[in-house]
Amino acid sequence: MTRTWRKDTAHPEAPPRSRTTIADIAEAAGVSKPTVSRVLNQRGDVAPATRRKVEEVAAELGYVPSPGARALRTGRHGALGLLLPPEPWGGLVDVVYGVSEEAAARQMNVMVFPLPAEREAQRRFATTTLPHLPIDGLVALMPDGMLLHRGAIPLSGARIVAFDDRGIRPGIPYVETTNREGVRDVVGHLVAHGCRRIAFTGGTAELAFAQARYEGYLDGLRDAGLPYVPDRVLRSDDDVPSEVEIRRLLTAEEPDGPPDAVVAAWDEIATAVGHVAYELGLRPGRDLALTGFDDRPEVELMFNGLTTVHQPLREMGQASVRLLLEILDHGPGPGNATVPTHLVVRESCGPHAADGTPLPLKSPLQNES
Amino acid sequence: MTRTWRKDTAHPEAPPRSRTTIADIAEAAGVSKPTVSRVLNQRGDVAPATRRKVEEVAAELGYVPSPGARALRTGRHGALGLLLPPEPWGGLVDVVYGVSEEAAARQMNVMVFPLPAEREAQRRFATTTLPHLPIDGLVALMPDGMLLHRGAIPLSGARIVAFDDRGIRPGIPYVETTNREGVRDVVGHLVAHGCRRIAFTGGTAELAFAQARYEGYLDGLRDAGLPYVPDRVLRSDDDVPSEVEIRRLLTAEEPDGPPDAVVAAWDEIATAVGHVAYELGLRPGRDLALTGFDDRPEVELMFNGLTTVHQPLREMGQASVRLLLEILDHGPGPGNATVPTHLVVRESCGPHAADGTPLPLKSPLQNES
DNA sequence: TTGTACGCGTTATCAT
DNA sequence: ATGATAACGCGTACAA
Repeated sequence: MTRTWRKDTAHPEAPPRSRTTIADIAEAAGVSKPTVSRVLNQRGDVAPATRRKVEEVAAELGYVPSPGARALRTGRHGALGLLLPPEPWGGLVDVVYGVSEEAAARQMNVMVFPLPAEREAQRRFATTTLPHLPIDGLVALMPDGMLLHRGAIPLSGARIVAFDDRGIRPGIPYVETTNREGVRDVVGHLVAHGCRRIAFTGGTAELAFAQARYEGYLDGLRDAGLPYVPDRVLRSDDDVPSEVEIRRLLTAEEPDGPPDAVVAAWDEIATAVGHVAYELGLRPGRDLALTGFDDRPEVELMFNGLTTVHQPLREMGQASVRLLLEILDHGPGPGNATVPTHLVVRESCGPHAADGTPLPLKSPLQNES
Repeated sequence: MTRTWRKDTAHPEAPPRSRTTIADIAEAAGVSKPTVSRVLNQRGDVAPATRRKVEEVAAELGYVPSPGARALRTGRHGALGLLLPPEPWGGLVDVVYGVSEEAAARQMNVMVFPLPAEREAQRRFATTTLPHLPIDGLVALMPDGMLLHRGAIPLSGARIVAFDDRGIRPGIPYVETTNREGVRDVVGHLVAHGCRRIAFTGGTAELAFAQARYEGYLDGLRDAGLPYVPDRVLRSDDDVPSEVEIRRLLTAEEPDGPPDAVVAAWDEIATAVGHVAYELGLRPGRDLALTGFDDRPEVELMFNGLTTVHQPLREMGQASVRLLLEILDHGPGPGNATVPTHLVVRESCGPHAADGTPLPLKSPLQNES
């Protein structure tokens, strides 16, 4: 009877129940604290009978371990951080779910941190807040402009993995996807549909992923031996090009007629293009092939389905956690992980035969040359 | 020199840097540990000179507090949990950001937990996982079917706030929005546009929020003295009604012609309706008024802008945190919070005069009776 | 296989 | 205003 009666620190009206500790279990089971600890941590060197007895008593007393005490003792918090970009975006949910699920499967919790929008606040977060966080590692979705090196988390010992980064930040392991190859594939599919005047729109070289997708477009043209036509490329600083710009792209006659296909760098842009196409009397999938990138569920409803490239955000989230834990457990290695995109063929790229073979579109505006 | 040299528990190649503690600071500053603690915790009863000295030394030594030790001692983790529904949904990002921001402003961290899809796993989560979590409270977005009472988190002492719940779970404080009033308002706006044959679609009575929106539709009809016409209501079990169902709704002639407006219970449904409308040659905002609910940014691009009801998910997230902390600090009160929706007028409900006055649509299919 | 003894870093209590 | 001391709950040497 070494334990004194502790008063409840919660609100007065709450019953004065004090926490069950391993000491309580030890006393009730007639063993010592370390033995209880060994049982609870699934360690082998315990007699089966003792084990059963302890587990029984623990369940009976409703024992709940104290995360704080464990963290203090072990130095690990059993938690990961997830750094989110300042601007919310629907796809982030998938990242959050992927990271959380993989973490949960490995008995880890996930803390989320939306980054402030202002640069100074970002710096403060990285230098002041980050090191104090009760996390063992960090999965970071950073704006391309933000630099963060390992040393930025000096004393917490936290390790870091960058999400969707292509080696922009030297020394930081990252998880990426096949932005470039994904667009290359989609161009190939359009070519199989008989498209020859394939346009591209979206993003600028500032955005690393947009640049990669643009290069995939160039790859695709090259694969098919198609010429590069500047008027068929619309790259804009805005998230989504203006209606006027899109209209100009869709009606650019040089050199051999208007585009018979438009590859958008992400689904929202494809949505906008589809809208303008409707205005022009062009129905995506019938008169014009149209593709997106990301495979956002929100746009699935349009055009009887938008053909797009699935970006595996959820799987990338999972991969980030695996990579991070690998680093935490075995130290930093050559690291990095690539999760492949895949083509999702729906209706907006044109008709298909019963066996899935792409068929040509029947564009009323098409000038066969 | 009471401190012994502690070896680094990290990887061998890491430099053997040991953590700076308040004991180190105390020694270097020539004061005692409690004094350092007082300074670091901004408590008043410290001499200015001492304070400056301690702060100086702490900065110099790069002191970082140990969250585990603090949690052990205080019994508070400085973290909140955010329970997410099994199915990801774009709007959840706003909730996550709202909760995180408000929490960060109050020096709290946020842990996210997507709920498993299977009922048994949900039960296990509530009974087994939840009590062990290093959190002080929980904001819960639960499927309507899931029950969770205060006692479900017995030993962690965590308190709980339900998100977007309308008192379904007795005893649990909640944050809600004005689903019903929001739709009532939008119907009123359509009436101002001259619409008289207003249809409604989306959801069933199973979904509490969908039911509330349906009732708002009925309120709106009643306000305007318009009759309830069963053929103008399409409520479906699916997330989004089928194209066939929507087509039937849009072409229902009884008793006085097809609908001149469609109120969708959420934006995705409005998107689908808009798509079918286009197929029928009806352009939203010109030939047919169309409204949504939620104000998802993804659909903003369509129809030159979808008139909709903004659901303040971010603000609701913030309110949840405020309510939860209120409960943590001062005990449970009469609680609950309501964050109002507001109407977002764009183009899909019809034209407006320069001063914003709603103008009537010119529907070619309209039979004035 | 099990028990003894101690320390992790912090804050609360009390005394000065 | 400050210091000595103890305690939070757990894990881990080391001894038995």
